[in-house]
Amino acid sequence: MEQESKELRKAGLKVTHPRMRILQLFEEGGVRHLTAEDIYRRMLDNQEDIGLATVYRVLTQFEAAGIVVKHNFEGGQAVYELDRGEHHDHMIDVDSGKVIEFFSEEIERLQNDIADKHGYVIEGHSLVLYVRSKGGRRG
Amino acid sequence: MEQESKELRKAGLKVTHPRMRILQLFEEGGVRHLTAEDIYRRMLDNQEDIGLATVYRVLTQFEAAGIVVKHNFEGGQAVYELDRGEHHDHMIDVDSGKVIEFFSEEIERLQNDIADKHGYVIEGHSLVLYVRSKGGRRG
DNA sequence: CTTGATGCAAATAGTTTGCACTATA
DNA sequence: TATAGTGCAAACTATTTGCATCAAG
Repeated sequence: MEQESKELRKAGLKVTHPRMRILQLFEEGGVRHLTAEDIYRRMLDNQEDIGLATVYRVLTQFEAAGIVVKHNFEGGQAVYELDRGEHHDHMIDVDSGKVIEFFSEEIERLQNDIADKHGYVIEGHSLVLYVRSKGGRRG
Repeated sequence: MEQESKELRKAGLKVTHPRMRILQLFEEGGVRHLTAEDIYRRMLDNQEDIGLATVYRVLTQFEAAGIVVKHNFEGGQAVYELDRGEHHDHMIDVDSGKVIEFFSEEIERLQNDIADKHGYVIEGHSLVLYVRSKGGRRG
């Protein structure tokens, strides 16, 4: 509560009900990767009267403020997660939809080398592995 | 012409005017990465009476047939390119929109290692570097 | 000639925006 | 209490689909 309002103020955002609720949802640690719809539904379930448009607006502001990171995985909806500072990439289990995070210093280095070799500097990157469990496809 | 109709038939697709025109556009080698809109506009410019819905349908069929690969880069529109068999990843110049292709065996290997270590097998992956020219941002 | 393919318009999905109203600083 | 924030509905963008018509085999 204290923590969250401080974070919002630090980002230059008024401490409003929707912003607090959404930030808390991310910080309470349950699920890490949420779509706007996910958040909207959870707000509804919690009797919070927050509109979907507000969810989108808040997420956009959070992203701009570096509170949250947006990912455009396959499947239409954008996915948001708290920005914990430590960059990582994602693996998505195509059967269950589960999102696994990983980080490879070597891959990061290789990416930089490649960009450099072409005369570029990396501004951002997106690496997503769509995977399937070795055990067996269904469950 | 011969080449294209053979390719369509091989994919089990009737050799129709829209399909031929779109396939030819990809094979004539000018631009490699095209959105549905890009294709639709070029058809209009060439006095071809092909609807946007048809462009989408043909692209979907081409993708299913492995004639074309679809990429979901940032920026809304999906981008399609001819499937030349040789897998590669992409670098996008954020200033000019230019798409540069690259391939790194090492990155591919590392990706497989990582997936493997987590008990998964890679079904597909997407790696895009958003880059900026070292020379200077504008031009 | 038969059925898959097409063009058009309407439908959809995800997200954004205009506007009158509400709540924070 | 002034202004940024909100909810709602309408707008928008990218893509898909229904349907009557057309054309490839």
